[in-house]
Amino acid sequence: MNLKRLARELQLSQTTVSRALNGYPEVSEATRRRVQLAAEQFGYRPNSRAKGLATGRAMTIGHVIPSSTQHEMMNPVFGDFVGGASEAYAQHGYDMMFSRVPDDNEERVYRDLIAKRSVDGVVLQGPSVDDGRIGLLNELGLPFVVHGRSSGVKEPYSWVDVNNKRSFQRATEFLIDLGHERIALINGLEEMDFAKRRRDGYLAALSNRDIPIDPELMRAAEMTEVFGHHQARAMLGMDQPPTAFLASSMICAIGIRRAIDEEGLEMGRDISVITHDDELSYLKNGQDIPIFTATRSSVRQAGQITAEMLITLIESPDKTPRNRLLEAELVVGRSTGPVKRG
Amino acid sequence: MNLKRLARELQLSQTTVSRALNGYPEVSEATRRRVQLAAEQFGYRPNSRAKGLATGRAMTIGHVIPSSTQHEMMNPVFGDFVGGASEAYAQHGYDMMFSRVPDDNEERVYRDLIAKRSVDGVVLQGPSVDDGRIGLLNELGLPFVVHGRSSGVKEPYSWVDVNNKRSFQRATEFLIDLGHERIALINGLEEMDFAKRRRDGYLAALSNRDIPIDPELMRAAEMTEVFGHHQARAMLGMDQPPTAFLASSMICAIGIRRAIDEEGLEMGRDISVITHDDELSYLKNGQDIPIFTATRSSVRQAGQITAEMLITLIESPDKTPRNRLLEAELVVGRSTGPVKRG
DNA sequence: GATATTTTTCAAAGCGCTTTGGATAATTGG
DNA sequence: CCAATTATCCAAAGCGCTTTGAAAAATATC
Repeated sequence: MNLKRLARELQLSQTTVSRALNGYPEVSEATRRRVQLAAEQFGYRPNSRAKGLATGRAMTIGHVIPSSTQHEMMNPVFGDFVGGASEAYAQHGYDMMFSRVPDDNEERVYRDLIAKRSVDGVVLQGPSVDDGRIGLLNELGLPFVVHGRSSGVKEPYSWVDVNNKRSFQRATEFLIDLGHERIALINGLEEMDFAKRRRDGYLAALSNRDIPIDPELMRAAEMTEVFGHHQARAMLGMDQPPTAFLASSMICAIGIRRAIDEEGLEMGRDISVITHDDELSYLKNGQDIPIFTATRSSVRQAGQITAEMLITLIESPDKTPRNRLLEAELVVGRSTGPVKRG
Repeated sequence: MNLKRLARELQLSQTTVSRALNGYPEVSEATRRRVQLAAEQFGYRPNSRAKGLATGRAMTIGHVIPSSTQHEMMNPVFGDFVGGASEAYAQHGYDMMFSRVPDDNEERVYRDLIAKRSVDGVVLQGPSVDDGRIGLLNELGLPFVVHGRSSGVKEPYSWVDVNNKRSFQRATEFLIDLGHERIALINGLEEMDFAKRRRDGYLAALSNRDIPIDPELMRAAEMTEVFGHHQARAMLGMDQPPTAFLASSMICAIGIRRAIDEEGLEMGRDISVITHDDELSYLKNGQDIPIFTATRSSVRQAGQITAEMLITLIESPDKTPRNRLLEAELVVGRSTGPVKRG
């Protein structure tokens, strides 16, 4: 069933039917109702491609997923982020499209996306430090919102981010308050912007409290369980092992915990651990009392906020960049305690 | 830049330019090259909506993500599955679109998807037992492939699935061979088809070996870390606690391990654990020797196979259903050992 | 060299929708 | 009651592409 047939069925012109369905005022309420009823009856839905062609709007938002390296770190949060975003899209009648970008020439993908007019805007995930994509997108004029920020990029752009620096600074200070001085940082890949900011927060706290910085205590890589385990294992074997760990993700923290267990130590008593908790649906941090003391910020909510911001951006006439800084809460669980001198 | 302009620029008709670009034989090699060069130069990409309108093909595949309950269980594997699928799509020039479906009326979403002609086919994820969506999609005539199967559905449909029953039967028998008789099953939601099949495999093994079935040892819910921990904790406190656990996901198994540790027991020595391992990128099961003995099957690969099957289905004239049963390997790690009598 | 055949190109219609610019019918005001 | 408004409705153009059916040019055939 298409417009033409529906119009013929109703003995009306396509114009009128189209207007009736799209809520234009130049059509009487009586006929509008008649049209709506018939549309419902015949199960008529406008062909989205035809509509897009005519209006110039795709009613589709693109998400760009980098391949290889980066997606390894995105995968665990991917589902939740997308879940949050899709909620917002559905509410506003947008579809959601994914493009996988080959690492070799991302630029082409964006240019194609624009030239093919298949999306009205894109969400950029997992920005690195000095991320070149931002400049490119600005230049191309395609509306976009970054989930995260990119240190070093000076031009304005829209973003939604957690205050990574502040939350890791607070977490570190919390550990220092408990007497810890040998604090290890198990971070994500250093080129990732969030990792840089977290390290900055960690370093700021140490400097503020005049605690010497030991590069040996800072490790960074893809945040897998195995990585967390491996690094913790190695550090716990040091001459002067850390008394506390700061982890960039729950997954890592789980690995760290495993290492602690294997050493016959007890988390929270012998060794303290704080992790960042993205509030992933399948990785709830305990039920009543959290297992891990954590800097907490819902990635699902971030997805929703990001999507909403992008829609606003697309639909607003002035495309001035917006941004939103989310504060992570520091929730105290059972994985932290005063330093054990021994 | 669009076709018309490009044609004018080349002093050719739109027809010729279109044909040259789409590889039709009725155009001389000389002009074809000329056209291709110009297209490259002007950065011309055909408008995908216009192309879709004209051809009737969307070059887009839909993935349908159920909201609320089910996605909780899908989230952890979502990223990897999508990553695998997107690889195949990219190779064949397809885009990937997500629709979130409200639980209340999924039917409408599918009807819309078809009526709006926005996708050429869909992937169905997380099928339940007796999943009504399969009948609906068959009826609607939209090509689709199910990731998983649906017990109870008699009509033919295309699917890609892991041999869940067999792999859990083998895992159970493996434990029995080690002398275990009190084997607990920590399963996913019972309405999920994969959970049913895994239970069937578990039960089959027990029956084959004449081991009594204790309903108390079978628990099912969303597969979170907390659930695994909670159930293991409870069971280890039983009069006759299980000596082995069979878990439906690594996430659960991690929770089980935590419970075992908390009881002061050692996994692999005091209590055995086997888990299903989806080979998620961020949850590698150890580096050299796996931590967990596991039934292993890559969900990323499943995504790729599913996508490829759907594309074949869409492009083939006869739409007869295809299917593919993947066997999971049983890899032995450090989490299993002979039963400890005592 | 004229006709038949093949190769190369093109004009125009059509995909299903929106939207502009008018036309027609109903309503109002004097 | 007629002109001026206003409320309804419509025909047709256009979005950017593919594709049909035909024409023009080049080549082959006798």
